[in-house]
Amino acid sequence: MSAKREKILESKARKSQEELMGAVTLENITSDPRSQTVPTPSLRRLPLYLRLLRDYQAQGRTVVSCTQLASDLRFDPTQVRKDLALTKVGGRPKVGYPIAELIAAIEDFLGWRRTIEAVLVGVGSLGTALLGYNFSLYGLSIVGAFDSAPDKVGQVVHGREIMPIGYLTNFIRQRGIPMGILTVPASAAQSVAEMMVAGGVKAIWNFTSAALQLPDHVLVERADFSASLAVLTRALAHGARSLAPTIPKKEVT
Amino acid sequence: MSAKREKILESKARKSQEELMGAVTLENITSDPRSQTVPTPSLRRLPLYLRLLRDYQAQGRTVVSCTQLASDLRFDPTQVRKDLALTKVGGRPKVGYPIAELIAAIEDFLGWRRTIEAVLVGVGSLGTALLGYNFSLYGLSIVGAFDSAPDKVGQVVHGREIMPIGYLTNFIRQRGIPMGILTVPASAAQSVAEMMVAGGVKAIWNFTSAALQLPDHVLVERADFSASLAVLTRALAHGARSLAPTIPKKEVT
DNA sequence: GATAAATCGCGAATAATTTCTCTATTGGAG
DNA sequence: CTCCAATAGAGAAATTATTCGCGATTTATC
Repeated sequence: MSAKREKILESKARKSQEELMGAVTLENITSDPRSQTVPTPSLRRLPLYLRLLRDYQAQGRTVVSCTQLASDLRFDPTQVRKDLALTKVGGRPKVGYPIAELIAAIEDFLGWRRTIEAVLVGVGSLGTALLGYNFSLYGLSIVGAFDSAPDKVGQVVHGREIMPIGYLTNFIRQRGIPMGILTVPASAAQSVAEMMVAGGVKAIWNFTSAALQLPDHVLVERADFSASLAVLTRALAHGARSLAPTIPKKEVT
Repeated sequence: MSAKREKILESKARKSQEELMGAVTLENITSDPRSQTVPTPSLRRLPLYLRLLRDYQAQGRTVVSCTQLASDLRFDPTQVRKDLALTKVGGRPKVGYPIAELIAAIEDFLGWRRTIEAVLVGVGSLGTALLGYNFSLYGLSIVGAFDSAPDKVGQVVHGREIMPIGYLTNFIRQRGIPMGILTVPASAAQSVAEMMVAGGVKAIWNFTSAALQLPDHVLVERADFSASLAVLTRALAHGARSLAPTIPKKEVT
């Protein structure tokens, strides 16, 4: 009897998290209410295809089969077909997909053909590296760099003068910047993120290990290394033996 | 009639890819033949819990409920429970999980309590940033840095002298280094990766956008930004409107 | 032209992951 | 000491993602 209430309570808790305050991390969410729901795993694979297609194009090829793509990426050909179907570009049997069209369609699909402006906060080693990165192929342009350290402010890093963090919110607001890149120490992440949100960013690319608590309408994408590293170290530490070729699941004795 | 043969052919193609040459990217593979199969998504979430648990511990707390963790991370409480169950650390009803124990168990599970040695190749801006990063909490130690540019060789970056790339394979072999970190330009990625494999690395942490073609026993984990960025830019470019608050998945009537 | 080989595309089946439901503990309040 | 609220845990159900099976289409070859 009281049992029933319990579940309801926990269910409620879940619901309200989701609906009232949950920052949409998309790590978490796999379906989304966008025009057509795009499987997140597919979305994350698209840049791989794009990269490969550019290679093929550089080699002078004009068409490619999904079999070829799959073999180069070690994916299942069907999966490649499904992913590419998202772009609405059709392939021709016995020939494949038109490379130039596919490239354009994927870029379009990902929003990489129009430039999104972003600010970066935290010009440490990683922030510096990102400032040096050319994101133009990814439709991204870092138009402002900020740091809280007085001795960094005023320095020019990769062509951008570092501004004091006090200017951040106004800078974002005045220029309507939709995206913030967080490369500060984890301890500062939450407060800097809040400044970004106060300025009106719609999305935050979070390179810190901190879990941000932000309003629902702000999209947060985690990009810190730990998730990726976890997969590697777990395998090396516990599964090293099974990385050897073709050892069956259970060692039979 | 001939139809039947066709499918068989494509099936065969898939099979042989997988069995004969596929580098295990773990992006791709979701179940794996290790001792117990660990869901990759869970594995990737564990560092998040770990990070949060350390925060709680720093605040002097000794136990935490999965409800609390879930609320901080905007996850489903059940999911947190399932993930934590991987560690075999049990929680007490009405109390929660013992923080110190959980931290130790997760670190153990991820292999972060023993140090894995790695070499890094490509001391550009990203490579430099990684060299400056302290990975000791992640059970990783970068013990050698390499670059092909003669003017970089001999320089000391974050306490490590850059070695010429010609030394790479022997360095790895002599010291039994199990892991290579790839931060070279994409065009050099394949050949450097092959040198790493020749030296005997078991795993490669690939920060380039290149799709590596390596033997089956080498674990390759992609860490380039494009996947993460794709999720963000797609949402900003196409889904901005749906980032508006509180649109429930299904409206209940 | 007819035939064969390669490949796309769709719908179904399978597998993996997440979420839900229910039960059993536990600690605290009356 | 009994009841209540919070929570873990285990199994079922739902959802999501991947893989398979088949028919249709296209190009090249004979």
